[in-house]
Amino acid sequence: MPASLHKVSDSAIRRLSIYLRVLGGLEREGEETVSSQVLADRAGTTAAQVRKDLSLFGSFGKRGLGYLVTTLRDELRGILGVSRTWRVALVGIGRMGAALLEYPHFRARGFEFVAVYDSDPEKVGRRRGMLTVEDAQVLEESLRETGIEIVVLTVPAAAAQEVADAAVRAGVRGIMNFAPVALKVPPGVRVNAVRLTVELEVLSFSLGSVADRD
Amino acid sequence: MPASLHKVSDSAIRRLSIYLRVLGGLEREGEETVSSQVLADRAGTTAAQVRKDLSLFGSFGKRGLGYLVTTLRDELRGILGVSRTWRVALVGIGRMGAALLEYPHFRARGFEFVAVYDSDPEKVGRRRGMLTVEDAQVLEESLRETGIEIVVLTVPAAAAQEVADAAVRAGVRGIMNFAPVALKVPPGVRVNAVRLTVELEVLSFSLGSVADRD
DNA sequence: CCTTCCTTGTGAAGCTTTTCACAAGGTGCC
DNA sequence: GGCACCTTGTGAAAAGCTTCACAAGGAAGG
Repeated sequence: MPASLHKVSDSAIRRLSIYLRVLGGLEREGEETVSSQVLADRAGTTAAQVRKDLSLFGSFGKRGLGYLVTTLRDELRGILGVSRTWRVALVGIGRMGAALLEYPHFRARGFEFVAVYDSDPEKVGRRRGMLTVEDAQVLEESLRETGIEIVVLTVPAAAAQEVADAAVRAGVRGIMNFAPVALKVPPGVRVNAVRLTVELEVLSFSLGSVADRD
Repeated sequence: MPASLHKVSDSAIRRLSIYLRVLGGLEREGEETVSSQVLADRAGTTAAQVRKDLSLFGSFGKRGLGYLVTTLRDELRGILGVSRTWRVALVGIGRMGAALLEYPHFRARGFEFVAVYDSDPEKVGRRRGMLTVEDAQVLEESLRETGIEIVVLTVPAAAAQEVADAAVRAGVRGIMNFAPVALKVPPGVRVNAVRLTVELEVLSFSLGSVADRD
């Protein structure tokens, strides 16, 4: 029962992405097959969970043997939509933006920054790696022209909604938001928030309560 | 039924952290009270969810009126364990590490970097803001001496487990891990992984499947 | 070819989280 | 002081996710 219209949970997709990373490592190590158990260990989950996740999209394994590393990797890339290269824009080139721009794992996994915007006149026009920082004023038009579909937002909280609105008007359908605000976007646009402070506060809570899991 | 031994879900804690952020904004705006509905709108969830989350820890609201912004904020800080300041160490001062070191929201919310480590001789000894980069070789001893409990890991994947082991030996109980590997730690130590590539791949998947939620 | 062993795929059960709906409790105005 | 209105706190229902357990399929070796 390969599914594509079943609603697949977010957490399942997150795990698929992790499996993909693990498979890359296994391939580099020269492994040809892998069992759900080994995959689970490396991904930090359980064998049953791995099998269930994969079964949402098809039957990729061989009973008695496991999964073919390379084949499964290709399948997962197809499922996640990363067989292709995604052209991505960065908005807001502060320290965090600069770090993301150079983050090697993005490009290695098929996400390539092809435009950078900022509203600071000091920064506009400067080169950043291969790119020249463009004025945020032209963001909407420029995004529309280039047909960029994914935007990474590293602007101050106060500017985030405004930028998101412009991006959406320009046809962007996916936003990775680092600003600490909940963005409002129309249906059909997906926002993924990265909340660094939240992550630390979760740690703080866990350390506070005595009982804890690993 | 104020709970403290009930197991509270991770997602509930994440939301509490978001409520805390929203309450900060409301306070700055001069609001004295807030209803679960307004809190929910700003946090990106539902009123019922807000009330349920808060009820896990007590009854903080006034019927007919809502919640007192400042009071609730203080309560949440207590629950999350951020009334105090946490002393945090950063390991691995590449671009991402440098960005986090300067990230203003950490300090504003009670997380203060008090030590930086790297294994690159080029970097050891250099000043970074108020701190001097120490050699990763002395990490274990140094962490033990300073009694640091939280570590942010921005080292290459290959080094992450080793560093985590040393940190755990030194008494660290919370790790925020940016390296793309699943860390193995003993019970009692909590790891929170930030998987930036996963977040982008979730976007990629959502954009690939035609159907999508908000 | 047959036997043994291994691992997948998957219904069903179990558990967790979210949503619903409403009684109960306060507020503020008249 | 009383009344109309508003919002919380919370059992119960619903939805969603994970774990279990095992039949079925295939590999490997004799």
